[in-house]
Amino acid sequence: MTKFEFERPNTITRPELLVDGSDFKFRQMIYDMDHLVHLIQDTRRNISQTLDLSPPEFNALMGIAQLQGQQGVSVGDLARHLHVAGPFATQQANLLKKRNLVAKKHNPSDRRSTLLTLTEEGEEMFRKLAPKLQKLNNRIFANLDEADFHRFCGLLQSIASGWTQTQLSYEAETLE
Amino acid sequence: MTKFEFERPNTITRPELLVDGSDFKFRQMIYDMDHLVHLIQDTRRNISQTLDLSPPEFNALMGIAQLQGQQGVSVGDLARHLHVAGPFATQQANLLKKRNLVAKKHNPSDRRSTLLTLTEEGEEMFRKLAPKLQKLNNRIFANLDEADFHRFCGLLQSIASGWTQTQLSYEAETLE
DNA sequence: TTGACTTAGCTATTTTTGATAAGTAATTTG
DNA sequence: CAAATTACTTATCAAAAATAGCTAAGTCAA
Repeated sequence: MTKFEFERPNTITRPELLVDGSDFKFRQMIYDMDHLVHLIQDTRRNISQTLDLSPPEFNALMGIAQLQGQQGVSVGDLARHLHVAGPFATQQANLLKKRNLVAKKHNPSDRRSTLLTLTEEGEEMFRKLAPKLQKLNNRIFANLDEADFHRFCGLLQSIASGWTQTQLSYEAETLE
Repeated sequence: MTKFEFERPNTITRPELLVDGSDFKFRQMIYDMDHLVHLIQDTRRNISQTLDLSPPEFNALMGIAQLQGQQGVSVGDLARHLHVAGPFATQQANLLKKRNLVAKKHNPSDRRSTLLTLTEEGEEMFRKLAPKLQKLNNRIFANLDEADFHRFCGLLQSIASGWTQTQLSYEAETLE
């Protein structure tokens, strides 16, 4: 009475994504995406540390720098950009305000909303950080040429859009 | 005395990755990678819920299914695969053991190490899950043809390898 | 214009994820 | 054999982020 090895079923069946009928390369891709996530997080943690910020504070700072235009960015928009819940964005913004890196002001055209902008000090921090960021990013993406870059951007968006459609149809099914 | 808008410095300077001298598309790429991470996490949370598992439990289950061969996978190898600390892998494995989805046995050739395998019940769960997983993955990656798939895998690895080299040189610099 | 509803954000609390510290047992090496 | 290393575990702790419930402000229809 021998016990046979578990034959793990494939996790995808589209023939385009199978190699010799196996999902091995597909699993490796999922694993590599996971790996990349951790590289991103480690890198952000390193940079955050040099600025004496927590990773979520750093993320918020970058988000505000990216999204503030002339007027600033609302807490809700920042939260959506960072993919976090509203109150968490509030909290991080308050921490950055305590550090004088970010200012809050009321939106004159809607007094419910608060607009976030970098202070002079916050801008200065960003400017001082920029050269290090450039050096780091130049190295990290040194293997990517122009064609790779545009291909990768396109593929990312293609996957994301496939995913979003799936989420929608998946949710629809649970209502059946 | 007018205050001018903050001119955010670019975060990368390699000309191959700039479009009209701006890092806009590069920032979008970083954002899209982030977005994808959250799609992965949301999807895993959804699947986990249908199995009445927490996301880390589900990750561990998938990892064990992937890595157990004839003998099983050690706790340490699982931890490295999942990019988590050893004790956390221990904990998740124990939770799965309590649920009778995973069995532990001593490694006959090294009694310090514990080998994890799916139980019959764990295998059965995987087999029942597989068709749903296939359907989901087929949909998510529906936009990817064979060439896209292989390109994407290659680009992922290319970026990861650039990243790893950078981490190494970065760490080396802090010792200067 | 007032009452019902919605939206934005905040405070307080809780959950979840994951790491660290410290220890035991087994193994390898000088 | 003693010292160092490895694999894992238990117990503890910290960080990240979500939820619940609240207030203030805005919108809109009767």
